[in-house]
Amino acid sequence: MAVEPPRTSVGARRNPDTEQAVMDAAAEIIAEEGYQKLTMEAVARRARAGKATLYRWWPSRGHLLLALYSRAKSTLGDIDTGDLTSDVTAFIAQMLRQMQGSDGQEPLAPMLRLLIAEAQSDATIREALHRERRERWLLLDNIIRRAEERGQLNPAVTARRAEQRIISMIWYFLLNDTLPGPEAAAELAESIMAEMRA
Amino acid sequence: MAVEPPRTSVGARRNPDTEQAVMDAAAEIIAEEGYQKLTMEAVARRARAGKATLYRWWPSRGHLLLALYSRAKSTLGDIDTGDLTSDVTAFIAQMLRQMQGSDGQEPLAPMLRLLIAEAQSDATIREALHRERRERWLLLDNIIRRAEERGQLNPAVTARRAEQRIISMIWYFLLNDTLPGPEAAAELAESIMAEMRA
DNA sequence: CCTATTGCGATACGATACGTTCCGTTCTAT
DNA sequence: ATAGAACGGAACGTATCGTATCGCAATAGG
Repeated sequence: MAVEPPRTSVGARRNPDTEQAVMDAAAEIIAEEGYQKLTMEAVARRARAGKATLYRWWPSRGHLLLALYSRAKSTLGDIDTGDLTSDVTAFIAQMLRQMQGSDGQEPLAPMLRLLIAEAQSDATIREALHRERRERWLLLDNIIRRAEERGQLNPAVTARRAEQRIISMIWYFLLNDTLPGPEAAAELAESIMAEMRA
Repeated sequence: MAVEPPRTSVGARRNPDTEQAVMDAAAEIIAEEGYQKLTMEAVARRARAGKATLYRWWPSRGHLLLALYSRAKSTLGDIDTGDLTSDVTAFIAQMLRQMQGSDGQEPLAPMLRLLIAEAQSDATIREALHRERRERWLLLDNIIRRAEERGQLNPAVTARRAEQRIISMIWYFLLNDTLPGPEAAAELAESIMAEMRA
């Protein structure tokens, strides 16, 4: 096996090849050896990156995880069936599929679990994760906003609280390792909607 | 400060003094230096315990945390006002007080947050924490069971799901560092009860 | 009363990861 | 042409991990 020449600097700016190599190395370590083995040392070795470079762009293991999570964006489009409960059912089903990888992508559940864990002892990660989540929930925001406009939402329930209800339920399943399959989405949506309907 | 003589064995059985010293040391480290500094090394040093002894009884940092959490049992009694919403309000308020230490005890929130985090990469902790929680929620079980007997609970809502709804909401606040004060309990209970009432 | 067994504090150990620092090189920006 | 940033690579000191070993103390079982 030929020894490949190391990447070198591309000058006074970030080398995109290095970034790619680090992300790939991290993903491979997770896939092949599990999350426990995802250390800065191991990633640097596998990516043939200097540790200084690694620390410059990803200050901690948590930031690496976050970057990986960030990379796995949903490619799915909007949900708009015209009915609140149907929309929420579709949203929950999609989220459950993403978590468990039954959408053909890498399962997000283990990654998100570790990320939530990491956030408990690192405020930086907590805030970054918070921003990341808001972005991912635009879909849900839109669903709720449209239901509000149609008058399908109980005025006593704020959009913020409705969102919280849905997400907290999924987090609870996630953190207790009891995520149901996507076929449970309708039942879950129905039971949550009881309090939200106009 | 006098140099105390080291504890020695009390024979072929566990030394309760050592157990106490370890628990105290762990609690002190957390209080004085934060959770980051809670390492097996540091606890052994501070408790003047051999590391072998430490590892024999608490195989990991997670088990230490769990033992600490276990030690902080609620001393509060039963809740039974005769009304489901009132009971749930009281339960939530009590839980929020425990979490934030406004009951005069050590705040449980930081400990539980780290414990949940630890459980995400250690199945042993996850199961032990699960048992521990079931014990703590007997209060809530009783509240819901009595409401069922009085016919105050929507028959379409299982007791299990009702419990989940309440706990998942609190966990969500806990993990996002947005725990409300106990005065918010009534509003939270009211909004959750909407779907549970008969 | 004797002995095997167990718990204990203490210490040393190798392994691993952390985070920093330095080097020589490459290329950009001015 | 020069200053400066990014790069791979290596070395460094520090810290923690988890295990092993020692000698002592005290119980449990015969």
